[in-house]
Amino acid sequence: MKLKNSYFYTLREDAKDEESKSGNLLVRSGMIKKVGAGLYMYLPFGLKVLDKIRGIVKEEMDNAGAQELLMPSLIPSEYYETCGRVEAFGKDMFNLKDRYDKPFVLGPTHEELFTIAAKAMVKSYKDLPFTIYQQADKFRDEPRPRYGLIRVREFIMKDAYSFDRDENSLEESYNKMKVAYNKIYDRLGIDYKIVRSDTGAMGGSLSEEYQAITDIGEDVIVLCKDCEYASNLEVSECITTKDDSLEKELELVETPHQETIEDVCKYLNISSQNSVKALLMNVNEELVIFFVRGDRELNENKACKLLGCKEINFADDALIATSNAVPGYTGPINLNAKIVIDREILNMKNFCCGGNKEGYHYINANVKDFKYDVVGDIVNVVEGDVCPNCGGKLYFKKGIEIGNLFKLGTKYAESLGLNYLDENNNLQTVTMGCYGIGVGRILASIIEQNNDESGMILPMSIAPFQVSIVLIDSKDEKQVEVSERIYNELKSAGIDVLLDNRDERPGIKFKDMDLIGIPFRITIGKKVNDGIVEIKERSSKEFKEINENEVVNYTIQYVKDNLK
RNA sequence: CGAGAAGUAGCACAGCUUGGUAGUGCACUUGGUUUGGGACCAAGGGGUCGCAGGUUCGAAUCCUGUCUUCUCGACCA
Repeated sequence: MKLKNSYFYTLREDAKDEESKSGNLLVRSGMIKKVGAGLYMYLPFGLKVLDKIRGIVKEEMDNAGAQELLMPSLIPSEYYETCGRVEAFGKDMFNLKDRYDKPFVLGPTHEELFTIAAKAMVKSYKDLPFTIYQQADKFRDEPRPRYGLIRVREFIMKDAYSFDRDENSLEESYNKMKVAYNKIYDRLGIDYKIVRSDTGAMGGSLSEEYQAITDIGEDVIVLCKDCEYASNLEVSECITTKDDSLEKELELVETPHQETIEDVCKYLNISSQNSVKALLMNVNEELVIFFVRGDRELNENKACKLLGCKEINFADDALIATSNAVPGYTGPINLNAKIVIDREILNMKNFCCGGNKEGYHYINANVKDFKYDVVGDIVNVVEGDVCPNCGGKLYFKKGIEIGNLFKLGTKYAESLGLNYLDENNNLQTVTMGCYGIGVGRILASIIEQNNDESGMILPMSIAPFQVSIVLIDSKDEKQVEVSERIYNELKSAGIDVLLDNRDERPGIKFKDMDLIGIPFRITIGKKVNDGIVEIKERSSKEFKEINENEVVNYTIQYVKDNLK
């Protein structure tokens, strides 16, 4: 493509309404433009990059034997009612009505329609397994869109669904997808981790996430210094060691006006690791009091699973009044409410906890001193905790979820009646898996991971162009002639090349080519009269001079070497 | 949804406290000088000051309401 008379602009200054690096660079490079919170237009250069990402995804999905199809985004609500997902999604789903007042939604995900598509063709075990997918828009009414393309309300997602006769067969389909995913993310040049995660509103058993490691990530990834352990904080198991000290005598001590755990520990001169704090919560309108080690956080996700509830909120005063709990001084001893303790407490000795009496705490409390209703792993791990896999030390990184793999099981197939006849003429339920990739998030993540003060540094596989040619003086006949010739030769060799033939000063052209991240640049200037042109990699500061007769072959080889 | 900030030319901003002809830089147009990392000089074009009410002789400026965007939180496959 030639730049003169094409749709292309860049901005010199940061956009004031984009805080993230990637959002800013995407806007400044003229690749995207904001339409509203979490809504963007993809302009020609942005779409070109997006198409390259989609192309890689499609290639690897097809290679893995999946078949592409396309679902509508506008879907009658009834499809989502069948599996109870109107409730599961709640306000996250865009609802609208047609002229006859019939309710519709903009699809936030497509399990139901894919199941119905499968139902149309599956009759016998001979029809299984297979995997189908699409790359299409998803809509979610996010409470707070942010970080450019990372959390948006309309986004392109590749979603694939596998259909198998049983768990064993699903295992194979799942692994095939995992192999394809690894290839995709490797080709895209992303720094990522595969982590264990929660199955959340999707339902199902096993789930793994692909997390792009970046500082603006919204998920906390738990990693081990000594092994390959990787897990989302939401589900990361908390391992603790037993304290073998002798149990001391329980003692009630005065702690006037010490209502936070930090204050109490400071006042009594003990470590917060040797204290137990109470969280007074509302679970289905019942007061439930959770006890965790003083310096730990309750993991709501784990707690919900343990209790089999959907959400946990703080209890209000009326609910607290149904017990003898004294906020600020709540402890498990002689407490008349439902008590859930973190299993770590079983390993603790001689700890401090609330006295259930204004201004008093117990010290030297032990598990034998109180009763509890439920025990389980209900806290977040912290850095330095023990790795559940190898016993090493855990540390954290932040990540952006750019893909996931779910073993769905039979949840949707059962609700929607997706069955097949086995060899013995018995009706069986199909077992499903689902596999997502956030295409826009990939773009944002790559930019978050690859940028410098001049702009984005894109990998050959997705840069809007593989090579740029900067024509220094568009009025110099020799320079024009050589740059046109090199451009045409590269183009006919299948290189995606951009010729900057605008009537601009060289500095502007260099800045723009750097900003949009084109990995390789050829500069045609005065020295072309001596048969010399200049080449430069975006990722390096060095310039090289090369004979104009060699530059085409050199460039073709360079592109080949850098294209995964 | 709670807390905070912001909305003035295509972009980034000043002006508002103390009401009185709407400004600066970049971008754009024309002419000239330049020409290897966002040039310089000169002359121009471009605005319902987010929107709606109110106060006032007079509102970008003061008051009320409302919409939008961003940040932190809540929330989140």
